Amino acid sequence: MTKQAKVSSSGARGPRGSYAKSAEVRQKILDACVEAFSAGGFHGTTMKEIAQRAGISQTGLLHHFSSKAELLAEVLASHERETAKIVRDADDLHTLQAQLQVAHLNEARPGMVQLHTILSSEATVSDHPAHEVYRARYDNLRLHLTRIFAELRGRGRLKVDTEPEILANLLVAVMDGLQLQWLYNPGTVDVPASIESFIANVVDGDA
Amino acid sequence: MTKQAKVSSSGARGPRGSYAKSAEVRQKILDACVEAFSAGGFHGTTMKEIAQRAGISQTGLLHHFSSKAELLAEVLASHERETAKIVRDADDLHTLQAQLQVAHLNEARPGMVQLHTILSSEATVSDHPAHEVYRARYDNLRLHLTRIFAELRGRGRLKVDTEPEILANLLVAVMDGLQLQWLYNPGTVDVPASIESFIANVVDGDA
DNA sequence: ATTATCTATAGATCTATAGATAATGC
DNA sequence: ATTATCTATAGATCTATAGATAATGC
Repeated sequence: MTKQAKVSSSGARGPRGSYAKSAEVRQKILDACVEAFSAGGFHGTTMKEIAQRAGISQTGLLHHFSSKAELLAEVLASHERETAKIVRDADDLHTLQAQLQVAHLNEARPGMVQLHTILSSEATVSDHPAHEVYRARYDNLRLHLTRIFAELRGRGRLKVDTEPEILANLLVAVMDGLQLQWLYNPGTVDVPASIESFIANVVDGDA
Repeated sequence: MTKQAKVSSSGARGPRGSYAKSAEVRQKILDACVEAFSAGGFHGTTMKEIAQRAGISQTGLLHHFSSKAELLAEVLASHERETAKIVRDADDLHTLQAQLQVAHLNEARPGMVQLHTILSSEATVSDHPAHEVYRARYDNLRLHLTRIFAELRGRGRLKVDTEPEILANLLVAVMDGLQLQWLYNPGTVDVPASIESFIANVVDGDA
């Protein structure tokens, strides 16, 4: 309808789009955000600090992303895609084993673990920019795991007589809580092994 | 030895100490800190905001406490004393039951739960002013619970064949993780009941 | 010509100090 | 006389805008 539709033609006014190197710079910025948000959360991080880590000026940063909240949203979306990929790549495994697989791979990305741990707590406050993202994520995960445990119970594979919903809440709690302990004391907490113990005490066989 | 020792005598130079109402104002400030740190953590809270909640000016606040870090330390010490009192009052109960008791009483103080949840994550970063406090607290709690589980195992009271240390880590993780979920969705997570389920699946009888 | 990047800087906010005024209590 | 509290404000820092210069690519 409007001239904006003619972007790809020879219209003199239409925007041209980003240059080739732009995607690279944007990625460097997002990597810098993971480092910065991991150390200071959302509130404790400044645009200047992100810019310095990314090796550009603070105003150069603002050219690519218009606000701190936008940066946070991009980082969380990226984290989500990564984890979804891990789970997808493990789709021949049972879902409980896939969670374990995520825990194993998390040992190789402590930055992401720290980011998730700090932001998921910060975002419990309802006006935090990541609040809705995390609330939806938790609701989905708990619902998903509840179905898994209900199915296992139907097949008589549960060792315990606990409601599937409570088991789901406990498993999510175990995963979050162990990561927190691991950040304080990496040497004395084995996250995947502990999660495996929890699952082994609840589910019969390797489910 | 010096003139400072003569505080209570008629020395003209010695400091007099705080006025009567000062303790009251200080308490009001600490209450304001719990509200503020609960909502924004340490980094997301300003001295001005604390002052406003306490009903005094920002410089009035600085008269009583000289820095934000000092305020945080006072709040954490106060929290520690409160929880220690709860555990002490429940000392006729077994320690695992005392933990459950704390979880029950926490339902009546969501502000303290939120404070603990946000600060314990923020403080995973080693230069955070509360880092050492939380690390020591976790080390003590895990060590304490490990001993309890080891003792129960010695008496043949454990239903599962999991190392006491891992059980301790799992219980701490369950307590922290459930509180996080509860903050996102108070209606659908029953923290004490879920902790009780976890304990019931691990320990024989009511221990 | 557009995008990318920088320097300079405005305007807001934060921490902390200086110094005045009021309240307390010896 | 000391403590408590306030207003005013300095100095630092944060976000965001303006505008200049350089790089890209039609």
